[in-house]
Amino acid sequence: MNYWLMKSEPDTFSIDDLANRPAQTEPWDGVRNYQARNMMRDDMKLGDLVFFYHSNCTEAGIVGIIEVVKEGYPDCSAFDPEDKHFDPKSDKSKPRWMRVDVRYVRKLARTISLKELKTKAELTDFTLVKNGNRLSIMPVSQAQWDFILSLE
DNA sequence: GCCAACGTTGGC
DNA sequence: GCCAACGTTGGC
Repeated sequence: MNYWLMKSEPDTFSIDDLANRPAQTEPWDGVRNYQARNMMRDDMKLGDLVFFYHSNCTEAGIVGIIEVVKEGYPDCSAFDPEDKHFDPKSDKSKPRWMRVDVRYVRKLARTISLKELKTKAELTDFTLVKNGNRLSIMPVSQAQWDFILSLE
């Protein structure tokens, strides 16, 4: 069982949006970064828990927990010319991009902000707090997971 | 809205 | 295979 963190802009798709979906489940599509793609394709397993992170907003931070309910499969939004994330180089016979499905688990009692996370000595090695890191999906160690939850 | 960081593209 | 140009991310 692994832990992860996934970023989303709340204006586009927030934790509340996920909670309001039928079955509280949604495909995590539109990721167009190879590192993130590889993690969804190879490493994210059924039942893995994920921190839901709000980026590019008033209070950037971790707002909830979600879970992987379907492992990596082709992201068909890449095939749709009308889609914002259309990629003409992704061929249906050899899809370039992958996605997983996630389900709402719960919101945190409070937002644990990026600002706060950056002050913690325990998290100096956490990818999220490294300057200039733009990865939208990243692994979280058991120790990091437990520590962050202890802040709640 | 600005801009630093960084990934990708493409000419050579 | 190098690297400049360009586009995107995301904090502020």
